[in-house]
Amino acid sequence: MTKPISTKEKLLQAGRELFWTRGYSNVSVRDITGAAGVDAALVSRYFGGKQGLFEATLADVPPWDVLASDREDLLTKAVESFSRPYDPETDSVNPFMMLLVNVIDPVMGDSIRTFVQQGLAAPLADKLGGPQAQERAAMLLAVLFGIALIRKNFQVQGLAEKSSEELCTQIMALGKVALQFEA
Amino acid sequence: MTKPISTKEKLLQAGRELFWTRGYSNVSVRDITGAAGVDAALVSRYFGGKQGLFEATLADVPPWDVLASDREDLLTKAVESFSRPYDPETDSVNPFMMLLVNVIDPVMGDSIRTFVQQGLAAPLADKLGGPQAQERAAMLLAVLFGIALIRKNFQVQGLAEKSSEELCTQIMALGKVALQFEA
DNA sequence: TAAACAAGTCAACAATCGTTGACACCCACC
DNA sequence: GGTGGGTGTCAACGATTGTTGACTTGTTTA
Repeated sequence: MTKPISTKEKLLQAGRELFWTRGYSNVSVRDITGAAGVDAALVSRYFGGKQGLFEATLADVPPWDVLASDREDLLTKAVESFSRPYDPETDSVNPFMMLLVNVIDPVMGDSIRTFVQQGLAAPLADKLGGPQAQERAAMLLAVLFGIALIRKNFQVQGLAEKSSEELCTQIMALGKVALQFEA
Repeated sequence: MTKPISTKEKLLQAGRELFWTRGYSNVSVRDITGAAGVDAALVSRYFGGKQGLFEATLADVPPWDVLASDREDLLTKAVESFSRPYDPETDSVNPFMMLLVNVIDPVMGDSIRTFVQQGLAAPLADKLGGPQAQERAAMLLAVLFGIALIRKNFQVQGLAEKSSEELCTQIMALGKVALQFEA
């Protein structure tokens, strides 16, 4: 019943899984082709190289659904989106985690930075509107990324072991303050 | 007048500078010895290898001074400490940035995690005391690390171009909420 | 049937990585 | 004078990296 997966798609899936969790420079082409069960030369054939495969995994990330939601429940949805994939159908890894992991990378860091600036911060500021929209948007992202960092990367007790539902109200309180920027 | 710097100290300085800003796996031994102006073999001689040099840069980080301050101005000092080195005399790079950059690393990530858990989160929770000290400590760290991440790594407009003084009151407001965790 | 084309396999490449051992140098100490 | 330990230099090692080109295979097209 399940239709056969093309080699190109296999590489994309394995690339997402590994690049997004370990970081671009910490994953070799042979790691990916090994996981996908195909030959190492096919990355260069289909994507022009390792870099091309990574950019392909970046390109098919759907836009942040929070940017299309109502202004009222924006905060609720923003908080929730940081604990689940963009698109639960295709993304096995939360794309925000991918941004956290790859922003350090010496090769791909710049791409990640512009992705966050132009794909998250700027449109979020547009949607917020009002005075100091940029600052408030950045503050909200700081809270959301910070909590994700402490939970998933640093694995600090007190947050790491708690479910997203348990933390929701507390994160919402922080988010509200973040959106009340005053110069 | 300035007394000569030993080769071991040269390596430590170059190691701090490069490891702490680019990340352990993104820096080669030859990068460091090139910056220090010494031979590449001396890293293995003096520190037993690349890993030993990194751990040496970790070992001489002085304890977080916030943990020794009064409870009243704890928040003020915590906020300030994230925008300056631990020890301005010796640390050219902010050690919190070092933690952000290296927690991703496949080799050194575990060391960084335990450093944060046992060297920052746990003693901070002890100092805070009271109900849910762990949760409140973790939340405060999340706010501080999140803002540092948005400013320095993602370089999001709205926060990145602002000075620490401009942001102090806003970060303090977030910190206060973070310390008021309610289950 | 023959030609054309896509798909996949395999070996090998140049470059870079961390590390090692042999060697030379110098200064203190018996 | 000789001797040993600390210090630095150099070449080379095996491993891993991303990438390439030649080759075989299988299907489609003229």
